[in-house]
Amino acid sequence: MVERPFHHGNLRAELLDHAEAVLREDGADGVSLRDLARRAGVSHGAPRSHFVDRQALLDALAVRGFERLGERLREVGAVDPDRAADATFEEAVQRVARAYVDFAVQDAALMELMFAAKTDHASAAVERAAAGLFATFDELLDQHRPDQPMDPHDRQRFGLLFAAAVQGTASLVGSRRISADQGAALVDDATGILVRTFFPTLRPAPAGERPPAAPRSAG
Amino acid sequence: MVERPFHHGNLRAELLDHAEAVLREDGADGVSLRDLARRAGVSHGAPRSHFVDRQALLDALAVRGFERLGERLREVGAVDPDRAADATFEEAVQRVARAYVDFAVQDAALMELMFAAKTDHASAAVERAAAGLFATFDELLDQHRPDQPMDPHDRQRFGLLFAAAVQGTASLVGSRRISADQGAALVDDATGILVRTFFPTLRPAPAGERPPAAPRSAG
DNA sequence: ACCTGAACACCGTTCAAGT
DNA sequence: ACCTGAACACCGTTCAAGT
Repeated sequence: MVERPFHHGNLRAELLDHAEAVLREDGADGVSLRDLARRAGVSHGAPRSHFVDRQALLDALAVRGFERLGERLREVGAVDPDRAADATFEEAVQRVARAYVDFAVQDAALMELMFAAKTDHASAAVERAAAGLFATFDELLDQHRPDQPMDPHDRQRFGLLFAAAVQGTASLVGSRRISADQGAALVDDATGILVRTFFPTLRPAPAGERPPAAPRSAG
Repeated sequence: MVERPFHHGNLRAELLDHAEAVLREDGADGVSLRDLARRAGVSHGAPRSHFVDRQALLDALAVRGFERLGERLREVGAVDPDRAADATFEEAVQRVARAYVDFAVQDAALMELMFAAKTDHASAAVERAAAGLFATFDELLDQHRPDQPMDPHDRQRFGLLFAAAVQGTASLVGSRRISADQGAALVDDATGILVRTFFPTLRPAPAGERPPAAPRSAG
């Protein structure tokens, strides 16, 4: 009844919420366990009950990031049953790619955490979450092309190429090497090329939206 | 005559050298001004004479990284006068892309520093160095296709798509999301698709090396 | 199981002072 | 111009102790 313990099981989540806010504001360097404890109104040793060390908290943030990004991509990439598969496929790929880059723009520091360079030990939880994200790429592919299942090898290639394109754009935008607008255009361009390379029969050249020339001389 | 000052003008460089070693070993988090001062045998306040704060030192490392990567790419991407331009072009692009990814594998923490998410202020020196790296992409394009100058718009597109592909692969490999071997195969695949998309007349389909089929012997 | 609070070693940064 | 060394505020981490 009384609010004595102040935190009855939700301290972990509250710490993560505060951490996410600080991360967005000041970057990963600004995330301090003592500061988070202060914000939550607990002693500086309290976080230790939920995170063995600072890295464990950052890893938990990364896991959350992978999960949230995956959810968003699944929302955005859902099949539209009212439209022809062909017409909707490239659009869906492009929407997913755009959502990926948008995420990186809005949460650049979180994205950096999710793809941080691993010098030594890797967190198993983070690796699992990351693998889950990449698995959704494959799911989306299968969802949209049930009539035309891809060769497993090509499916993996497409997935990796897609991942490299969106992650590369995300990295360039997140580090401010290019603008958000440039990133959106870039990722559109990349997905267009990918789709046309792997599905040359789709969209028989609407004239005006093609690269310099057809990747395959369609005649 | 005596070696009293111990450091006569080279302390800055020595600090950076130590920092680079620590960076490789323990990541950016392990880089501490006080530790670097200790390694150089100076007082903990001495680095302040060369770097206004810790971030300034990290920025200087990033600048060095961009310069070193640019040099390497220029070495690797140099034109081979003994060969036909067509035959050597895709190979050169692929060599440059590979060198980029190799750099990211060997210096993952440095790469992370070079493409760190900017929450607030950006260092002008880092931006200049980064711009220099992207300029070398364009230089390499011009070097290899003097006979067939690209449309400026397509040149910029190619440069951005190339940058996204190599940086994306670098990020995936540096964060251990994929292996170094997968990264090499991926970047080969991506550059192959890019070259064939922008230069469809090059390499008129040697049958068996096209996208939907084998990517390239990954090793 | 969860949290407190003291203790320890280590930081970045500032600054008056030396050379 | 470059470096020293004290001072300050802030960390992460450990740990005995409380509930």
